[in-house]
Amino acid sequence: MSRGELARQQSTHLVLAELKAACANCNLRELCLPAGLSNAELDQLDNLVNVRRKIKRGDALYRAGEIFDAIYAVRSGFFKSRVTYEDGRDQVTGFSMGGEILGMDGIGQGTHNCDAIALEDSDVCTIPYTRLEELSREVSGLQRHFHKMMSREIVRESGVMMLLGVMRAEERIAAFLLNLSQRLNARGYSPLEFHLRMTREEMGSYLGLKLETVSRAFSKFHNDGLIEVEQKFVRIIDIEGLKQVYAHHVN
Amino acid sequence: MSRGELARQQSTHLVLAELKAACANCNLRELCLPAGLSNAELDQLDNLVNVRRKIKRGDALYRAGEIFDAIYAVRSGFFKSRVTYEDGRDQVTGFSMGGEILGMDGIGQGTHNCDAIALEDSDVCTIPYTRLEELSREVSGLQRHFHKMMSREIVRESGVMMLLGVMRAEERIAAFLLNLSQRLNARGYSPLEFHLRMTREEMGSYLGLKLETVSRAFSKFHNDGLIEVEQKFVRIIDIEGLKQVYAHHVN
DNA sequence: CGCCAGGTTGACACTTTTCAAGCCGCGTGG
DNA sequence: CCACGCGGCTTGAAAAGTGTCAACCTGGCG
Repeated sequence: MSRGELARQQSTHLVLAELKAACANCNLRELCLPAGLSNAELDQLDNLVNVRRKIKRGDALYRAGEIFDAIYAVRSGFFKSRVTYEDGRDQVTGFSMGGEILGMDGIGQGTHNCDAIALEDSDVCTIPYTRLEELSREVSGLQRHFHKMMSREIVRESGVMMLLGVMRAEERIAAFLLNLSQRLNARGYSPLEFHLRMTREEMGSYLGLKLETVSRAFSKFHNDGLIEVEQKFVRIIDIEGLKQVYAHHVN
Repeated sequence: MSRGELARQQSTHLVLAELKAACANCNLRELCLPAGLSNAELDQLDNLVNVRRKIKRGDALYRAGEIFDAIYAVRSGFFKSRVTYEDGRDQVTGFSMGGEILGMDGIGQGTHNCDAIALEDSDVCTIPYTRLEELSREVSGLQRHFHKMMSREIVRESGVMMLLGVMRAEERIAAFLLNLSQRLNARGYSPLEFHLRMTREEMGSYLGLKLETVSRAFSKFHNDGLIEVEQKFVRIIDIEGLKQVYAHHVN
């Protein structure tokens, strides 16, 4: 076998594997797939999610008002979700990273409720909703998993309501950094140093604060020896101290 | 036929109807049921939700941490949902009235995420989750409807995030009153006068405000000729004016 | 009848926003 | 290569909004 043939064969093998067992091989599978599926079920699943889509930084995966027909699993990259009010005011309602699901807000009314904007070049798996419905009638593990995903989104939003409703500025920002840290850790990245993908303004919008307030909190955390910040790069120096920031209200 | 026999027969008829077609006859059906179900499907549904439960004012339908095994449809009454943080701080995350669904937050982690507390004597239909799963595999209209319910809860919470994140006190309270008004209207009650079921403090908790701030806003709305308030009774005098309160920020 | 939770109102304190100025880093075009 | 522009960020000072504390009122219920 010549080197050319070998290379071609390996290449073919890779492509087949990618098409036939993408979900099974995906390193995010435990984040977005139910556990305990049979091989046959995995095959069906791969068939379901076989449409990939690349989204350039700044572009929208979908926009509010567009017809809803699919949900999306983030394969790589980073998104913000943004709701705009009638009067033009808007708010960032969430940030999504690899293994997380986007678009479930659209099922209820048949159109998307928010914009999903890529904050860096990103990659998603498209999951057509009607096929997901069909398949989850056959694969009960998938049905349950999908319900769990939606339920967790409800619980996540309750957490944000708590953030917005009862925490003060510095607590919100500490909670936000710790949440990011924990999610990055779950994906195999360092929980102690990372790049923020969003601007201060986007962070502020999510946290119900002005960008200046976010900036001031960062400066204060730096002065208190909790973090180092350089533009979008953050290093957590004293994670326990950061955790105490939002237990601090108990004087 | 004697009068006694007639009465007995009517009574029997009523009982049967209540057992066999409770959902079909429920005046809230268009609020919590999918449209276009066949009679056979309605029968299955009635079988599913045949457990009623009465909750006295102040009692919990469920509490955070309890095993999740069912969702609930409110038949009559009024509930608040409340999340408590590790450190003891809590927040009201929603209010539920007839035809609305409670408990979907529990699916994700298998335990309830919040307390559901009756603010008046209430009545719910219990919908065991595993049976709902089974049935929604057979009745695709039910499956889709259930997904819509969860999705709408996600969208509702996004709306609350907007409230908490970008609106100022008076806007939040105006939006809250208008939301209540609209939901009562959809249930056949007067949209212009109603009794608040919650205290100022509970309203404040939901809106991320202190009870004094809520009270002051009520007084201001009264002085501005927008509403009349007497304790928990509210009459909306100038609904357009109220709507302009939260468009007001556009100076 | 008296108690007490719930509500209102005032004065003041504190947090966050607003407005303004200036800095930094990066990409673009001359 | 450098100058320039610009978005993004930081910092300060003053203003606005909301919270805190305290006093008092009210109505319902035991």
